[in-house]
Amino acid sequence: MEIEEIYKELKLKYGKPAGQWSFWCKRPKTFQEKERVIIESILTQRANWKNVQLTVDKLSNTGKLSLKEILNCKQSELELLIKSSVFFRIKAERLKIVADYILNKCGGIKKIKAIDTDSLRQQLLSLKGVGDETADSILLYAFERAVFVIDEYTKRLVKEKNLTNNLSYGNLQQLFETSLNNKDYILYQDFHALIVINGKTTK
DNA sequence: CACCAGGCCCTAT
DNA sequence: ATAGGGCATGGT
Repeated sequence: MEIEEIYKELKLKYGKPAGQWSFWCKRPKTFQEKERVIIESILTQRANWKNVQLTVDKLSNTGKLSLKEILNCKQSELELLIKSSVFFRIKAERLKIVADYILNKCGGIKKIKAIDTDSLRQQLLSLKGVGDETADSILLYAFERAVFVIDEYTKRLVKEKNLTNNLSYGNLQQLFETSLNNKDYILYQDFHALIVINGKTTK
């Protein structure tokens, strides 16, 4: 089955992504909302989404759901706030690294628009704790760049449908990006969300 | 009680 | 290049 058809099939089956995905796919996003997506993309690494929500609520309730407050927050205090997101010590560190990059190295979310996608991706990947999936999630859902996010669910789907034998991240990303006629971030957001939703419900 | 959830880094081969 | 261990909570 072709990739375009898989999208249509998932779209027909699930419609518009709900729950957290309605927020991640929201547009336009305010700067504050983009920061939340960035924070969540770190917290959700190998974590149950419900546990991440507990953390996001805590950050929100204490007024720390922003890159600036994360930078200002003491490491030990941040660890406590995000405890339920698993691996909380390293994630507290990762959040600070990303916040430092965006606020201090880039000069804030606003300035990101001027950076081309390839450079931005390279810079994100150079940060400790940001790998392919996290970098691309940030690029796609926070900065609205047309890069296809590959995750475990995408790999499973590719295996099921027998789309290719090369399951490396780069190859799968190429496969999806070249198979879709519209190089459109809105489509990429929607498709990836549907893949995850499908993966969770059909496990 | 076991298992695992939208990764990533480090080390050893 | 790639496999394997560490990280370390809360829900089912």
